[in-house]
Amino acid sequence: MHNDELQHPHNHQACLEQALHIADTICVKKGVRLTTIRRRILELICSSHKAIGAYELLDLFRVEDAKAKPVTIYRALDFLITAGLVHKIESLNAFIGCLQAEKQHQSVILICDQCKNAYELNAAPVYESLFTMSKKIQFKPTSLTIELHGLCVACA
Amino acid sequence: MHNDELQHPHNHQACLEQALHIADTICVKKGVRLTTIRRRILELICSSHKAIGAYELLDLFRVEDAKAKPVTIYRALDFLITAGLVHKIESLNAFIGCLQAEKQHQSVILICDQCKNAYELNAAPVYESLFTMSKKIQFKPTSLTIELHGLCVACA
DNA sequence: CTTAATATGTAATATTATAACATTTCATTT
DNA sequence: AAATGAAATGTTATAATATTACATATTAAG
Repeated sequence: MHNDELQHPHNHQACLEQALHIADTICVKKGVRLTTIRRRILELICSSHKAIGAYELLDLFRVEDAKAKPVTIYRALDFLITAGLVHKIESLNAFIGCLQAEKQHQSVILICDQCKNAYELNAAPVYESLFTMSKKIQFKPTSLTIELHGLCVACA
Repeated sequence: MHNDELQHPHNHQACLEQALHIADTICVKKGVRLTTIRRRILELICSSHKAIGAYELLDLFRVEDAKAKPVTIYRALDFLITAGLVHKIESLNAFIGCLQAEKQHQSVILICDQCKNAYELNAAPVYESLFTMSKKIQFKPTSLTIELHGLCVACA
């Protein structure tokens, strides 16, 4: 699936399964443990392409584990983000699943402010350009956040 | 002053005064009121180039108004951001003064994770590129956040 | 099967931000 | 100058987001 198809109807079940499968593979390769909790939280995040907040996630998770606490979610998010399986959207304090975790990627996140769907678009040239600019002034870049808000084609 | 001089020593008093002067001008032009509180909070923000949090700001403001409340700060920040005089750094939940509020600008914010100094660099071509990309997939962009973390020349 | 590291449980609390409503200040019209 | 309406501020409370600290449990490796 190409990323720019996400805003259109697609077989989401397949999409979700693929994300989980890739996650399994990545965690094996990295030698880290995608435990039941972590995998389930990833599944909840990837159950749609909408950015989801930690406490929304907690509410969902509590359906199956009524006494779950915020820290359960945040710990799982920490793990998933570190593993590159989830991204935080800073401008929303919310999270999305990464659909291209298997390959290194430099992306912009497009966020529809209407439907909250968010997806990544490759922006390697933009990264390149910004890194070059910053090096010119001797700024040593480590991480880059690019978030574009607007309206997706379905909501415009 | 050019923006890329900010990471170097400069006459900060002049820098601060200029920011306040520009703020006065802009608010007159826009027909909005830069009240005592708002101007003072802008002054506190611009007193350095370090990103500052709302509650840090509150602590500073309380030196002169012991019973100030969070909402005082957030209301002022709201006003200042709307007027284009202050930017929020989403990845830090912190704020910086804008030094080019008088002209329309499309910038990336460079954030030194060591000293917390943050400043804007023109990134119009990057905006252009991202807008073009997004239009290709019929995404209607409204606002763009670009934040580059790293180490400034002084801290590297 | 022990042990050491990793993960999870549990409670408390820190940090960031907003809502709701009362009062005051300010600019404008009279 | 007084009346008025809009904008700003005061005040209280609370919502939303995130982390710390320490106890217990699980797991992989020797």
